[in-house]
Amino acid sequence: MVMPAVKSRAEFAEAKERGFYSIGRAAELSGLTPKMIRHYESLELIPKATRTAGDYRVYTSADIHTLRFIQRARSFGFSMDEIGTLLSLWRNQRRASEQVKRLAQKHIADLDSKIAELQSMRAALADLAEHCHGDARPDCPILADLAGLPPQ
Amino acid sequence: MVMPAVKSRAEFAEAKERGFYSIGRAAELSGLTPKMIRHYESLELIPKATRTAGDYRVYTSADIHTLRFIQRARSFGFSMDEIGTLLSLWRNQRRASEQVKRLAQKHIADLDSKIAELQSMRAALADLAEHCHGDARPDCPILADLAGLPPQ
DNA sequence: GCTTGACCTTGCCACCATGGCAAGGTTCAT
DNA sequence: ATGAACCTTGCCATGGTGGCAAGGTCAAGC
Repeated sequence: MVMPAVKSRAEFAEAKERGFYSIGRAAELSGLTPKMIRHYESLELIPKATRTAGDYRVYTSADIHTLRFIQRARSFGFSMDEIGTLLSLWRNQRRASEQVKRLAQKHIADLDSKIAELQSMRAALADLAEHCHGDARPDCPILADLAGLPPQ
Repeated sequence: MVMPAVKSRAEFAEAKERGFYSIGRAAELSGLTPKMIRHYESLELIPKATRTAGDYRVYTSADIHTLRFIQRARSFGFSMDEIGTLLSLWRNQRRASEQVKRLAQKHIADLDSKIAELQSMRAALADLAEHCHGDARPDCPILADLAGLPPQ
């Protein structure tokens, strides 16, 4: 859905009245930054924005909607790649919810393994820290462990 | 402790006998890769390695020990910066264990907030996925949520 | 002593998602 | 017409790692 290029000099004021937005405004409305929006465009996550005669990007409320979708997907920790897939599923009326669910479950599994990894680091370190005097003396089970000495 | 530069042609064989190691061997023994070891040297985490006449890096068993320390600290998720501090504490006989403990506890807190963040992503996504049919139909609460529609 | 293959050297680019800065152009209200 | 606020592109940086390329060195076998 390519917008007709806006040509008049008062294009932006006019555009605003009609519900068009600058990249800064689109950023505010979507919870992203202008930088991210340009980046997503370069990744072809979103179509190239229409431009004013002065080469400013122009966004519609439909675009804002897409940007919010991306912002929300990022907040779930999906990668750009996964978000690309999610966007195409979203746009595809004939998608099977199974595909979405599978992608989500794969991501949940990824999150789970990251969580488990961090938790095991946390547990091991907390265990060492618990036995550290934490005073003026130099002996420290944390350093001892890092140095490869047997515990105790 | 600068090693005298080894000059003879049979330097490496000789070095090996005396307990000196090439970067590849040091990598194997420490659980790192040659690339990482060079990187750590460039970060000044470890002192510049002695070189053979042919410019090969040479490591002693003390160096291997340090490299293992780094490898282990990485496995706890410490950043390079933090590892720099840990190394200097390790080397400092007059350190206070309090400093080590404080660093560890700060890192535990960092891990905790990352864990919490991932868990909240996980919980929200799992909640949506649970209500997704996951069949051939297109309706999907996951996409609906990303699209900003009210739940249900 | 020469060849060979394994290893080493440096240097650059890529990842991932983002931020920062610079130099310049546009918009729009005053 | 001026000026503030915004936009443009482009490059570099982050952090920690991997990959590749072009070249040099090592050690062993002949």
